[in-house]
Amino acid sequence: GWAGEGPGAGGKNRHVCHAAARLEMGSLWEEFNRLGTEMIVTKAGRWEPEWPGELQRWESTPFPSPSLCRRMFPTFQVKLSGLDPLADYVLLMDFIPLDDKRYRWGWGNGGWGPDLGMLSPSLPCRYAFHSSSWLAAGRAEPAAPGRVHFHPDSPAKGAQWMRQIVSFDKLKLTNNLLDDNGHIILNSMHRYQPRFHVVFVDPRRDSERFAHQNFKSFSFPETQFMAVTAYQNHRITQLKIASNPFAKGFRDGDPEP
Amino acid sequence: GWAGEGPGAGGKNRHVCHAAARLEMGSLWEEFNRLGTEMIVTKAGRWEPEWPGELQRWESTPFPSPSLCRRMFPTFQVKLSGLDPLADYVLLMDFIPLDDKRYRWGWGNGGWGPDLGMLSPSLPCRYAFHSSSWLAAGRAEPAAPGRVHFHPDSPAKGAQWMRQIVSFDKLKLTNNLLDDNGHIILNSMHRYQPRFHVVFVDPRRDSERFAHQNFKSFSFPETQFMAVTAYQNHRITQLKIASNPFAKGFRDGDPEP
DNA sequence: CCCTTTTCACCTAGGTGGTAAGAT
DNA sequence: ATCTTACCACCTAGGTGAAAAGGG
Repeated sequence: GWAGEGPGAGGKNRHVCHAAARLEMGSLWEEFNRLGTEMIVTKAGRWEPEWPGELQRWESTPFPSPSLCRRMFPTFQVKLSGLDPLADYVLLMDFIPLDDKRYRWGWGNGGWGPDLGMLSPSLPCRYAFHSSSWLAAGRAEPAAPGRVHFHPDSPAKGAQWMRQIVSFDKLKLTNNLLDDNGHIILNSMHRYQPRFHVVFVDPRRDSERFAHQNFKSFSFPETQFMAVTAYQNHRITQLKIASNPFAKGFRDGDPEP
Repeated sequence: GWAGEGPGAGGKNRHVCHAAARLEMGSLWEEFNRLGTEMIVTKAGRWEPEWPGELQRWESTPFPSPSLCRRMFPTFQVKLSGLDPLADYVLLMDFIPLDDKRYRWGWGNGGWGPDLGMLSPSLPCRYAFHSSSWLAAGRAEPAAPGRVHFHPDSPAKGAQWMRQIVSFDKLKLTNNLLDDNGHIILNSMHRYQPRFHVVFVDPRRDSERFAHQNFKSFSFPETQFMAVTAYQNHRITQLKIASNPFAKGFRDGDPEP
């Protein structure tokens, strides 16, 4: 029972080494990524009063809707394969800063534009966002506490995870450093790369010793995004409205699916 | 590790023998029970065609809303105590027939009335249900396949289960013998007793041998009910409307909480 | 007649970006 | 000027009993 460690010392456990993940809705992610994906972050978790008077005001307010924080759109969804159908796995996500910069949206030189390349001066200036772009504006804020989001079905058998698409639609983003609802904390105007992790639940007694062998991680570059408190690039706004069912109320009479 | 089996042979495992469950919303359950609780059962799961033409009709219909089957109201909720905080447990419910009879709602002698006792002839006959009552009407139909409903958070640690009230609000009832959505199948016009089970997830290799020691069951008599396809007792209907938030649209201007 | 099924208006619950006001 | 917050109308999604229609 203790044999079969994997290909070699430092290698991955055989329960995760063949795991593969395919990003769902890849063409939609790429469409957003070409424009420079933005994700809304809001505060609106339980609120920490800074002085007693604020506490009283808070207590008299109707109880906060259980977190007004926002989901990601597009939703991060993967199709898994290569797991051991009979073994237990935990699935989770985290978000890593893409660089150590803070950004601002505005007018200037040397920024990179909505297509994530240098802003092309040959583009027509019909839209405001054609003359604006993301510009580096100093060093990043101190990193927020590095939280993870466990898929709520965790733990589950490999067969269960592989049966259908795994969706992280319950994941919510916040810019509230004091959030106590377990949401992912990000700094606005900073860039992030979502990461996806498959963790084998090792039944062995001293499984901690093998922790580094028991997981496999996946990063899809097309899912990187800028955290914002309000959309900056109007083309991102329009694509969200066109593709997110919950924003149907803002669509014009365009009869496209 | 193999010691501490419990009080003796045939006894319960120490991980469940002290488990206790308190029914939540007990006064509401009792109010319904005094009138004779009724729970709606509907078909509306995936539908099995009996001949090919029906199949075609089905396929051309928009995909069935993921089960129009109905919840229970009141919702079955318990507060747990006496579990091992660090051990894993599975929580589940099933429904057992209260007798071997089929019932009908109507006018006759020898039935038991809305208060679950004999129908009192001294009650005023202002309402239809004052002259109607539940009457035994032959032997029960063959029992439906005995399904169980696992609480969707199962398995989880004892600490997690005891942290807050455990709610079975996702549980749905159907009278469709061919249901393949995993809902609880009941016969209409039959009486049932909900049962609640706490199952210790035994990590031992041959845990099957101890299966009978590793669970503890709870039955609350005030939660028994008659399965119906439409409400019969108008007082039950009015109490549902008054107490179920989703039925608020049918309330008159009564300003009571 | 009694029971079941279907459809409907009316709710709860919560996910959208717009908008205007507020903060720095 | 730029970024953030609070509130809003408008959606999706789904849980109610009423009422009418269907079936034995």
